[in-house]
Amino acid sequence: MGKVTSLDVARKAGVSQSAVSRTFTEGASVSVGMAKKVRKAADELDYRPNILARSLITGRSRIIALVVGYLDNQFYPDALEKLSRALKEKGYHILVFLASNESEQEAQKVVDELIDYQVDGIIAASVSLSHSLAKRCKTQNIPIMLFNRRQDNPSLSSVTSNNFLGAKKATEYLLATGHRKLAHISGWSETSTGRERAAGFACALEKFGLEPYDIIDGMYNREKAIEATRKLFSKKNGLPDAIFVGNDHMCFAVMDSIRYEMGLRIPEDVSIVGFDDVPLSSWPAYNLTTVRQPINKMIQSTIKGLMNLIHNDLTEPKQLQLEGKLIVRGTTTNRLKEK
Amino acid sequence: MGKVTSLDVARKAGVSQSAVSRTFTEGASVSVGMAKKVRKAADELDYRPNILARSLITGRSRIIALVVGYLDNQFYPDALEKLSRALKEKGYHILVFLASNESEQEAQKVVDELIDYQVDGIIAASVSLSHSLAKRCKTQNIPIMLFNRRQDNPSLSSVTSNNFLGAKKATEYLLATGHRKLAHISGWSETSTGRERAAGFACALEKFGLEPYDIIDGMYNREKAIEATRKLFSKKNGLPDAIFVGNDHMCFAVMDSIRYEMGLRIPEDVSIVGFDDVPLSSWPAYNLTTVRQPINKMIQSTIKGLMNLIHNDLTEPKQLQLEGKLIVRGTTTNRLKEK
DNA sequence: TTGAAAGCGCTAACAA
DNA sequence: TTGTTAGCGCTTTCAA
Repeated sequence: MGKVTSLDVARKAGVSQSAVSRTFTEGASVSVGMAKKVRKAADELDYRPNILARSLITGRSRIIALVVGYLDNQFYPDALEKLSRALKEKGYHILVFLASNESEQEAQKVVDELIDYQVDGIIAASVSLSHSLAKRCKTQNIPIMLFNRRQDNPSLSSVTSNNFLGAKKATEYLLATGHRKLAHISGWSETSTGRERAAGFACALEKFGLEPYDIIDGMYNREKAIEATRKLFSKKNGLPDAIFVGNDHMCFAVMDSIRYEMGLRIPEDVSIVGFDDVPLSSWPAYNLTTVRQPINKMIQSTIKGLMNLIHNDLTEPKQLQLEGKLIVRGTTTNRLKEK
Repeated sequence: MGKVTSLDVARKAGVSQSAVSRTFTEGASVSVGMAKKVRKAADELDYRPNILARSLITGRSRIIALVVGYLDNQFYPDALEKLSRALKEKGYHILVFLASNESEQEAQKVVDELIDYQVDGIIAASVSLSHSLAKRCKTQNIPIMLFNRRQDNPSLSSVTSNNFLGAKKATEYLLATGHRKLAHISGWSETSTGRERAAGFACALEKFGLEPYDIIDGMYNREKAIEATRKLFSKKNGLPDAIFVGNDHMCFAVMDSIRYEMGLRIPEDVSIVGFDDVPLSSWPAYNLTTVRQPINKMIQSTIKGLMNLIHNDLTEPKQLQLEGKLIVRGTTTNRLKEK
């Protein structure tokens, strides 16, 4: 059978091809009778307008590129699902671009592909965009929203939570509950989130007049986080009484290592605080105290921002930072009460 | 600046527009000199061929639709990531369609959208396709591969693991290690996987001459699985000594409930076996004995099958079933040795 | 409100 | 090998 075109419908309905087009075009002028006739014929042929052909004229593909580094951290599939639902409401769909590889050359290829597909916009989650890449997208007139990452480039819009403040809050909580030997297994130092959370940790400690017990880069990676934990606990001069970890995904690894390799108890021997509050964090097996990223608001703002960029290019870039909230669960304890 | 077209490049290079087209078309005949000239001009303008315009002629969009119900079960983001990488190799990208809603009407809408985007093929993961929907896709000439689901419809190709055999193996293992009161929290009975795994469980038990302790539908849902667990352990006449659970995702819920609500130990009080072997299952916190789905082979076969369907429509449908393997970890024990 | 006609950016005959 | 030309299926002027 193959494709049914508007011309087929037109012939069947005995009207012009443009009449068919109009009935399927939002806000075009067609009489009720015409619309009825056309829709009837269209239904009988199971006709649907070809978005690709439409895109050629309108210049809009109704495709949004989601560039994402990895999906093993539950935060991202969760975001993907929510973004997809929200975009669907607006008549857009997500084309997935995996960009785990960190070489500039690989990144260039991803941008090539983005341009090829004539995407209407880009949501870059958990990936850094070099200046040159950002400029290419600008030249091609493809708006970009950074999701859960910020960039020095002031022309890039982004939505994040306030990572500095969130980390500071978490650290202050640990201090207020009597922890004094605080270690930080940080997010990847090449990312804004990694750096900002580390800075928040350092700031809280400094204000308190305390030195960090240790800071190790866990690179947002499970294996690296386990290595970091081992390193932390191999020190001879006592153990940390609390670890602030750069995200929940690493936290699970750290907790597994502490419990099943070190044989220590959480929070009795060491308290743990994470960042993100992914669904898994609330499961009893981990029951993690963590800084909740306001993911729904982040999604909402990302989409609102992107739609603005798509529909009126005049919008000036904004770096939105939403407030996160500390969710206290079972991996922390009040050491002041202990004795 | 906006879009750069092949005509712009042609003018800049002082050649015809078709010459530009040819240099960017696989297997077209262009001289080395021409190609060089064109590429130079193209690079200077940062030109990329418009896939959408190309699609209009070739009839191929290089877009594959992934229809997926949910992403909270780690099996699916994992599959999505792997599918995306494998398809990228072949020059395809994944457009995401979320189809959690189970009403026929919603499903029709999803198919509408699929057709709109002129996708070259569909991978339906974790979703059922009614006959009428499958027929619509057939009419539109869009090939479908079912991933991790089978359907009665013999015209639909699918790739699954052998769920019946996998479940049977798991159950036989429990029997061989001295368990006698076996319960099953099953996958959703409206799905092929749910039914086949339940059948494998029942078959092994019957061959052994044993009645199931209980069978409850957990619907592949965390909350439902927890409810099922509560129900199971509220019975007055003793407790099960083993539970075979329809997938790992539910397993985590069941284990959480057993440990933190019932206060029982795994495997000392009750053994647990899951299905899938998602990454999380090997983490020490769960360390789950489970039937591993050969996901890499499943991905490979799915893509191979889909490419076949796309490139030669003559391919007859195949229901591929790959062998799964029981991975014994820490949630099972040998009760024969216990005393 | 409707139809005729032009053209979106590209590929693929067809000639040269 | 190259250029010319005719569409792919649609939207959007422009007249009627």
